Amino acid sequence: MARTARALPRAFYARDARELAPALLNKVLVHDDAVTGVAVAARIVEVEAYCGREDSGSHAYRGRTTRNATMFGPPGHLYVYFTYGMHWCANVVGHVDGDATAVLLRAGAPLSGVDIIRARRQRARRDRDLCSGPAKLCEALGITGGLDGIDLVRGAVRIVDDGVAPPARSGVSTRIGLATGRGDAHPWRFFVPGDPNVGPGPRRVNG
DNA sequence: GGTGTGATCGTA
DNA sequence: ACGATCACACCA
Repeated sequence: MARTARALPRAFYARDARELAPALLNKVLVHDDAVTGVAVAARIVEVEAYCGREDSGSHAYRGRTTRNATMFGPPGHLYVYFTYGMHWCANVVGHVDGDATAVLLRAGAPLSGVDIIRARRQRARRDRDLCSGPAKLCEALGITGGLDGIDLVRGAVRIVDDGVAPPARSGVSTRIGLATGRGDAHPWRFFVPGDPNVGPGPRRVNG
């Protein structure tokens, strides 16, 4: 990774999730793995905004629970949850303490520690599927529930800016995997247009 | 490219 | 009962 890479400051996260989400595109998610001692990293290429109590698609819609407590905390921390009985997914907590807005990290482009990523994602037949979904990204980077609540500004999992700007024009679509009427109509999915690591769903701005 | 289905279990 | 999912089978 470039020597100029620096962790995003707390203030970066303290804004509306619909603004934070596209700003996270092309930033780098890093996990300093304690076991291997290797920094495993992926460039963020697909995200979704979840808007707290106003958003029927959000885990925070019905208020604070044991599972979603991290979302109700301060910005710049990682909300990790377990779903479908087998998968972990990770979100960046945004806006101010208590608003419970968050950005789901949906896909990434493998950047470093790729040999470790391949070992963890042996079911991926093509490289473009190593991190092309929220649970795949977590599996690739070794992110599990033990990391729920970790501080992204200075923790073992962090998000850094290595100088690559977000796309001048982000791809936008409705969010993936929501039941009809559960916030599925909101255009709050953002992606790097044309990137092969973007998961199922629109990958280009024009069809 | 697309659709359909089983896996597997914590949460509400 | 239902998921902010994945991988595989199958069809096109």
